[in-house]
Amino acid sequence: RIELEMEANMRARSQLRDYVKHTAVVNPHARIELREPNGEFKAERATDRLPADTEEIRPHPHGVELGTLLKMLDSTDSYSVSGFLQGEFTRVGGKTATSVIERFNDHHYGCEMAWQPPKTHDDTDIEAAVTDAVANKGREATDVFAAAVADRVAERERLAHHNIVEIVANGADAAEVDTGTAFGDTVQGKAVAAAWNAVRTDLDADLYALVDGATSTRKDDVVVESFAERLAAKFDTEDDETRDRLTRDALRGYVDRAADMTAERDDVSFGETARENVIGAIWNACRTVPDEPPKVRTIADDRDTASALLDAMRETDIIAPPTGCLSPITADLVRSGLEKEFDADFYASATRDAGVHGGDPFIVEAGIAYGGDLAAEGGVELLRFANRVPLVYQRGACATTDVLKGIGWRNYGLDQPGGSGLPNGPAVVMIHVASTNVPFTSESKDAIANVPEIEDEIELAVREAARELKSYLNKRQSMQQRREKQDVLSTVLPEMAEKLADITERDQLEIDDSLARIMNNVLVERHVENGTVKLVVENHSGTNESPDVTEIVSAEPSAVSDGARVVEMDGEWFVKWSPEVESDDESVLEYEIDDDASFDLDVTGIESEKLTNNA
DNA sequence: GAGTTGAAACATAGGCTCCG
DNA sequence: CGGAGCCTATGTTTCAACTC
Repeated sequence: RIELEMEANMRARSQLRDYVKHTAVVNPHARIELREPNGEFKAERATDRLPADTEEIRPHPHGVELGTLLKMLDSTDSYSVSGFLQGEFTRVGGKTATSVIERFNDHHYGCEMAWQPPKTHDDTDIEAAVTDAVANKGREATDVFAAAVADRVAERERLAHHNIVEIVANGADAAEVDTGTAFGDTVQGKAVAAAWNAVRTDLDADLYALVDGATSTRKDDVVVESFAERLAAKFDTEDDETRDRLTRDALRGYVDRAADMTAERDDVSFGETARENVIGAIWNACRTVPDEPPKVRTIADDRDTASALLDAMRETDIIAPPTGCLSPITADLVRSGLEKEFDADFYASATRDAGVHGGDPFIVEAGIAYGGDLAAEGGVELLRFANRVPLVYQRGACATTDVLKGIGWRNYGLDQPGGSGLPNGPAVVMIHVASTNVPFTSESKDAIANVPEIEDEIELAVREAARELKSYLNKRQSMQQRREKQDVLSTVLPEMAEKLADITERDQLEIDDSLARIMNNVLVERHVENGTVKLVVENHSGTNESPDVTEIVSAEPSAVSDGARVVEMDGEWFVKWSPEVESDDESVLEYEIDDDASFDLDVTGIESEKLTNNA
């Protein structure tokens, strides 16, 4: 029990009442009472069950911001980035952590450009280059080593610097096993440099192939060639230390420069799309460096590195966060919440499955109440909620309003002037967005921001509820028509029957029977004979019907026909059948009883418009 | 759009390596 | 040198593909 005392200028009293009332709608488990100086408002519980407990979850990598990340980096116990990611975030395991770190390396260290090794028949020979670089290791051992390196290089499609380092180390191991000669760090370093230079001999051709594949065929061959040369020049001017390692931004710089020069010298435009395509192609050829990421402590002290890590987390695909952390009202309770606060003829509700926006899971629920005491004039009333709290102000700026305006309500049987905008009619539409982080348009938390994922879910939820409304409205309309037809027939038929009896000079016909047949109704008739009561259920409709027929009699019935249940209450006997009657068929229900007993028939399970009760 | 199904990845628990 | 975090095995959840 929570009690609050408030003091206020009560000019906006009706809004306060609305607020409390709306709160009651989305909190059907709570009993809410508002006492004002004059008058009070009460909302009783609709359920005894508390909302399901929520589970606490760690943040999702897509949902954090730089400030939060820095704080987390500062306070974590882990020292490796991998451990930090796996320990502090939800939905991050070994695999995801690895791919985040790879992305991070791309940002932080840059990628290493991988070149196509020269083909064996080309002039440059890896084996010869490596052999030259090695000294004092003996003829045989050097040959084995160089051959091993050359073989492994030939196997690869493209090679980055770290690939060569790896290959040379493997070759050295193999050569040591075969010949017993050790190839130490110094020798390996020289061999790597030699092999690297050999691989990098023909950058022009390599880049030409990439650029040509990435640009449209409309580009002149000569232009592409000169562009590739200029790009290769950028790679060539670097000193050996960089190992063609570059970030995407640096690559963009290269491409921009080469493109600008091409545009200037050759007078050929090299547009944004072409540049992006070239960057994409070259970036694809690049290899992520295998370097260890920095320790968590160093990242925590360095805003730029942390930002790179954040970018990497954003770029990596990570599966959606668990949804156990949300507490939806559930469709049933949305309905009962509406039922207790609004007096309407019809209620519909829908709860969507959880969705995700930017790392925060969310659930959208919608409810519609229609008819009854709701005001028929003017637009529908829209109730907006975020995490069970009503949103009062800035209705027009809210995503929910936008979505509602975008729906063609005429499809769902509501009046919508002009075919768009808020619909008119005696209806209340309720939308609830539950999320770990509801995106509001502003600090004041008045309106939900236009996040596409959330808007989509809102629309689907509202449409789901509106479909129910539509089928209800359609049914109501057809029942209305049926009633009118029946009214007309029941005035015309007796007169016709009378006239007919006059002309044919026969007894007057049973018009109820005919009426039922004309209206395709289900007809229930009673025949009493010598203490035997027969209830005849005739189905004139086109579908199978299964009405519940309950006969209330004042004496104990006997010889009750099959399928009946007899219950005695306060001296009255309730005999209930649930017969299945096929189309154009009839079913006879029988029992025996004293002659002087009275009986009363009640038929349910069929709309009253489709039933002719002639008992 | 809903439902189903198989697969892959994450979560969790318990021993071992490595940082400070 | 000590203790805490990292690494490996089993169960569960989510995702993607597919069909209606």
